[in-house]
Amino acid sequence: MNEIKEWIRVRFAPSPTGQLHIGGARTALFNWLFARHHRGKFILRIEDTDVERSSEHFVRSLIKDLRWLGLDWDEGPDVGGDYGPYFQSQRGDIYKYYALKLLKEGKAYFCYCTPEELEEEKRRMQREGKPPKYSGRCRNLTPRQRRMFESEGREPTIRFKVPEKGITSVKDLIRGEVCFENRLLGDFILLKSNGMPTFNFANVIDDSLMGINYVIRGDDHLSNTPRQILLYQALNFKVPKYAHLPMILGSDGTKLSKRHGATSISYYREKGYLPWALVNYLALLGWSTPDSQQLFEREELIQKFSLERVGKSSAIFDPKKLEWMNGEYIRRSKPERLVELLLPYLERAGLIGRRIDPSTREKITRVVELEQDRLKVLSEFVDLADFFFKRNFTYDSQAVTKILKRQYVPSLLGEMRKRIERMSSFDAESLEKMARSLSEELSLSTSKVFHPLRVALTGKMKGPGLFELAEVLGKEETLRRIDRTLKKLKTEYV
RNA sequence: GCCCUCAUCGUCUAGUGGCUAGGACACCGCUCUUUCAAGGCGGUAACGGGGGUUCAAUUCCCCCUGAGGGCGCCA
Repeated sequence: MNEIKEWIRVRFAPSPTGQLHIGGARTALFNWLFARHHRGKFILRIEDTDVERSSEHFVRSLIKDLRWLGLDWDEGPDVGGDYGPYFQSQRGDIYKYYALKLLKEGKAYFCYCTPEELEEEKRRMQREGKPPKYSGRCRNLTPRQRRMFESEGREPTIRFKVPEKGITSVKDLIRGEVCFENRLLGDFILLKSNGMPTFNFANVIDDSLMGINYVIRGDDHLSNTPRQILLYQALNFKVPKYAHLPMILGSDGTKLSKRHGATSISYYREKGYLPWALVNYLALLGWSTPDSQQLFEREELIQKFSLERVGKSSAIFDPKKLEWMNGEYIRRSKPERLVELLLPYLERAGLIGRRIDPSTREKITRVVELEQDRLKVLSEFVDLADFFFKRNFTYDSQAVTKILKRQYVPSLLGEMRKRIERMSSFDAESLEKMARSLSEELSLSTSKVFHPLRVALTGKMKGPGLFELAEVLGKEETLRRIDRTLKKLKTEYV
């Protein structure tokens, strides 16, 4: 009745040791969708406790990629919030406080083992066919032993005492109840010898203190979960609800990695994928609607998303389907919008200048209208449409041998040139009329007439509507290109 | 080695104790067309194996197999 509604708070907690990749983006997306669906809060937290590998550069790159995808957060490093700081590297005192607390309560202890000793111990256990977990030999050191180790200059870690008996069960929203035997877990480290917290510890402290009540993350964290639950219990914190998402795999069925080619989000941005196409595709990796709907508007996806409909089995990332979806969104885009997105590609290819005048913009828009159906990825536009912008485009060699080198072509192009010159209005319709009547007069099939003109104007055998593209080129340029082709035929291909 | 998870077309998936097992990508035809796309129409293609339970299992249970993940002073 008077139950206070608990607001849903979820987070995405990447470590800045690399670029945002497909898997991370999918995790971020599901958290974001869940938060937006329930009108809860989506929090970004940077887990930069690995001093060796973390870098500020990756923090910026992560933020940039998430923003680009349109996944906005309510609290985080750049936007602030009431539960900060949102960098783990700035929360050192908090972790120390709780580690000490556990120490005082006898739930944790100093461990003086060196990495080398631990490595050796692990190898031995594996040789003996035992589970490679920490033996717990520092669990019950006498004060004298402690002093001895310290006088040797050993920097201790703090380990958590895992109960030797009992079972810890994870009630997962996607997988149901999953049980783990505590005795197989082994005492794990809370604070490294350099004073930094480990993932399991910092994660639990921060999630608790930040009020995270749903933990949505990759399947690869499922086996960490019992350790974390044990920590929540030792600290008297409320255990959050868990949802472990199925993994995304590469085409060979192994964990998605660099080996599978492009995995970073920035790659897809640069290649010319639309952010929403990527989001829409990622949403379908592990989640579906009862009718297997494929395309979603933003609000529609938020409204329809639910954890109940997340599947259990891992999914293979299929670049082909992503490409199809991108083409789908490109076709649905307004040409004017596409022009904005395409300008940087044209500029980089040296096809247009840094600043363009209204008439150039108008021309580009018309070109986009003609090429839109063929575009799957923005970067392809350059190859598809460069001839519109290049006066001296090259002729496709196939096109030359198959089309241009035919006997009748020079006289045909000559005749066309004459007729085009005489035309009072130069538009697609009249051009087509002219070309069709010419084919009739000469008793040549339309393709025998159209193809040479296409190659003369574009250098290619395929492309958008011939007459439409000629109209965009304009009368003067069309004539010039015919002349250029004629000249080429005379000088080079005799 | 030990622990955990998963299993429907090539891929993403829907689905049910009885269905012609549905959709999407990819692929292959046909169609439209000057070409390439896009579009329209159609097609090939799946319940991993073995035991149960049941009148009936792709669906429920067990085993096997296969695949993935974890077993760090990485996250």
